[in-house]
Amino acid sequence: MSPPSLRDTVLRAAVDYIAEHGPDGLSFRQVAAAAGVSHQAPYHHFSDRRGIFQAIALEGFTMFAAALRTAEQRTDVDPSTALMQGYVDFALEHTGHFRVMFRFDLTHIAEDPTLTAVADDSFDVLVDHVQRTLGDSAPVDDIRDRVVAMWSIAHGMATLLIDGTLEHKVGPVTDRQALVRAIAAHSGLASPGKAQP
Amino acid sequence: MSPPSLRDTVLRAAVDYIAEHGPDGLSFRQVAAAAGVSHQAPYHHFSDRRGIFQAIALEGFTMFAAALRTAEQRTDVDPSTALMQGYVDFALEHTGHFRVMFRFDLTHIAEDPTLTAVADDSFDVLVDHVQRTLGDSAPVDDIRDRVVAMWSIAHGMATLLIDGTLEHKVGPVTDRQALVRAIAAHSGLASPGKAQP
DNA sequence: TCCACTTGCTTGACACTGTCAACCCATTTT
DNA sequence: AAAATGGGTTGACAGTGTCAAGCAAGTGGA
Repeated sequence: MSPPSLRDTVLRAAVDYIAEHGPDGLSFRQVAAAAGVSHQAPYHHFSDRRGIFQAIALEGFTMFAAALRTAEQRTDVDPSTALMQGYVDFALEHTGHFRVMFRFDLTHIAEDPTLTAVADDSFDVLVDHVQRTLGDSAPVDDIRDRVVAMWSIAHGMATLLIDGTLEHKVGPVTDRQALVRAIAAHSGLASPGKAQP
Repeated sequence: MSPPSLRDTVLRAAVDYIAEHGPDGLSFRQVAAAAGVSHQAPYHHFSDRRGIFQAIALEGFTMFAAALRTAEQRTDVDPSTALMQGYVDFALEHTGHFRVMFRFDLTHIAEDPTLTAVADDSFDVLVDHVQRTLGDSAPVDDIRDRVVAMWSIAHGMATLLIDGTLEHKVGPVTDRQALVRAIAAHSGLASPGKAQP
């Protein structure tokens, strides 16, 4: 079993740092020092400081798509709720990745087609789900609206929870799953025609 | 009429910069240079680099609360929709402020009670609205859920729109108002009992 | 009138950052 | 054996935030 490569060491350290302190204070030289290596060594594995974020986003979106697909398969809640729960859970469980994934100013996603591809893949999980939920005959506008609604609510909750804003305002959230379920039910976004327990 | 103070000059320049490039690249020294003043001059008006963000957030939340209250008064749509439209509109029209307001890592909001106060004030607009919508006898959990739902959806749409993420995925948004209205209607968050035109 | 004090700004220095450049040394390829 | 490559090194550079000291103009009180 080979020792972790410097690339991995740096990546893990960066993700951990970001989860705790956010991406902005992350210092190339600091992660190098933390890995016990010269300040230029990481340049052999990342083109840039941005290269680190790029790699984290790539890893993040890959896990994200998988997490969403898994969540959708659950049977204890309706699939739409499960999907939104999966979205929010991922954000809270992989905060280090999530914080980077949607910060396009950090990643310059436009210049990296493979990153665009995995990001699109995540998005497709949602679109496919809505298409299946509403049926093939549904007008495209309805599909778009439901996609945007589900996405906005999941993304909004995720960001508000990560920053602690939501808890600061409405008090501690003891049962995240239940909260998402309630919001989904309340906003009429739970999959129609499938009763909840 | 007195010439704009250095404080104002710096603040305007910073807001404009942030609206276009985001808060992270903002350089204390650069805004000083842009104002034609030495690199230390702004320190007389802001304690820190963070002090600039703090001031922007304060200004932002003040305008935000006012904008939300105004939006709620509109009569051409139901108040809940109007409120969410107001939220999203503010984010798009005052991007420079909005980008800072919810970046608590930039502002260290906890240490500034007046900032906390104006932020709370904005939030109260939403809570009061929901309380009025659901009536005094509504269970607190229902109120909380509706608040979180409306807030998440508005905040999610705002952030996704600002970053261009949403348009990148679902195509250009020609009529923002209509989109928000559709999402509100679709997610069952339009104020009950008030027909839309 | 003189003097202490504040306000708004300046210059100078410091440690730290990202990045360019050159070099070094194993290992692999030819 | 020679050349190329992968993974690391040290050194330098401009740009950053911030501390420290100083300087000029205006203010209030004696």
